[in-house]
Amino acid sequence: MASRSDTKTRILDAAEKLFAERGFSETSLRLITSKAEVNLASVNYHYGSKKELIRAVLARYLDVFMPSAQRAIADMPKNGQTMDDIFGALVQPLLELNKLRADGTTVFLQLLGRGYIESQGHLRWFITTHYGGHLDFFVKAVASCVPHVPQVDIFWRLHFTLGTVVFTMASADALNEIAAADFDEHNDIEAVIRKVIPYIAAGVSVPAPNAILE
Amino acid sequence: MASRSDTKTRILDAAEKLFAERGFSETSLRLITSKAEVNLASVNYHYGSKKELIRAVLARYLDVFMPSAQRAIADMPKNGQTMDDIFGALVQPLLELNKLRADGTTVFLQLLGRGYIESQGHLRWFITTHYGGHLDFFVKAVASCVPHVPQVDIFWRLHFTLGTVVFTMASADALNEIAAADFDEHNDIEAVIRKVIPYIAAGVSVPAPNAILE
DNA sequence: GTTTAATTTAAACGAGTGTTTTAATCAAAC
DNA sequence: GTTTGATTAAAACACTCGTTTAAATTAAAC
Repeated sequence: MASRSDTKTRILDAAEKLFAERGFSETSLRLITSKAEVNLASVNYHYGSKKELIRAVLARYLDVFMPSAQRAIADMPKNGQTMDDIFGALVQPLLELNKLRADGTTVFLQLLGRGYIESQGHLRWFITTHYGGHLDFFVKAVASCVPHVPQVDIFWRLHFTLGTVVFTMASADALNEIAAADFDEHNDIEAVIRKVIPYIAAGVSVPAPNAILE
Repeated sequence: MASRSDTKTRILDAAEKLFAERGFSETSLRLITSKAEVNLASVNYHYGSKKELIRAVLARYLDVFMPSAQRAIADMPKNGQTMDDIFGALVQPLLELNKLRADGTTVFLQLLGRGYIESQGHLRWFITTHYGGHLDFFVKAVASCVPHVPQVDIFWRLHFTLGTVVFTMASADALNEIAAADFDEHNDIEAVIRKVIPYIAAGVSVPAPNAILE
């Protein structure tokens, strides 16, 4: 099999890079196959369709990240954890994606952002049905950390948080350029992650107005 | 001029709705003109190109919202304002967009989100150059409210906030359905806005880790 | 009422898309 | 060495896209 390095993974490697920086619909199969130096038809041969290629690209990261993230949460000490600690526990699993592939962390978060914003709902469905167990585990950890916040508010705030992360990562490159130009602050992906944690931790754990005068 | 109601605004009305719910690149001129019941070529006749149509759609909202929002901030009492107050001052200008057009608030926020995420940078440039004055005014109001947060962190956190709002509004319908089914909580757009304010206010004003040990 | 300009229309253009087809090529099994 | 099945290759297919053209129509000016 396989002439040089596997055609199938050459496609995945080229696709994830282009998807992350240009979005899914803005990236043509011809651009992917030319970057990967493979034939155009090989995408449909190996993956069936562009939509399934997109899922394969995301799954390759989620299959690594989701169990790793759940383990990190589960291994936390059971008492006295703050929201900063919970979100902070996700940093290591995220950064370890860099060992998987170059710029793995950035690519993964950008892909996640693109996935949630583009592709009206069908990727959201893919993620929640394939990784729902891991997500539930995370939500329970958050809920037990902020018992003063009603369940329904936790629901809303975690979606606020998803929006924060996803939007930031999708435009991380542009924002980093501005930060470098206007504030002479040169951030890598880890610096941005560490900046966002206090923000989302404070938002999730702030007392809910309705809960106070219950 | 104008056979029935102005063709130019018929295009704008149809375009903003479709752009908001499907994104810019996913919305074809043929879909817009068929919904608007005008001829395909009239878009290029009246607006020159699709790109300029997108800008016109956004400008129609921004020209109303930006001055209105600035006035709301300027009219605030000068002392003792919290971050909740500042963001709260934007609620009225946002909701008044509903008088402009049906679902104006939601459409505007969704368009803003699409604009920042899609169209790599050229719409971000359009907004900052045309409405930079209003944005600066708002940033200064925020900065003077949280003097303990460094400027660069305010920059980042306001973009986090943009992501929170924009992402939430883009999926507000789906989230409201889930909230109604899982928690029996039936929200309209204003209720969601009032839920998000404590979240983003807490995130923006939380002490920055670096600033503490400066 | 004729002229003039603005607008609308239908049709085509040229480029780009994902996908399919058919033949060529390759590696291994017998 | 031949056969077999998997992979690669080049080409075409059937669209869709934004844009342009040129004629038809409409509205306003004189």
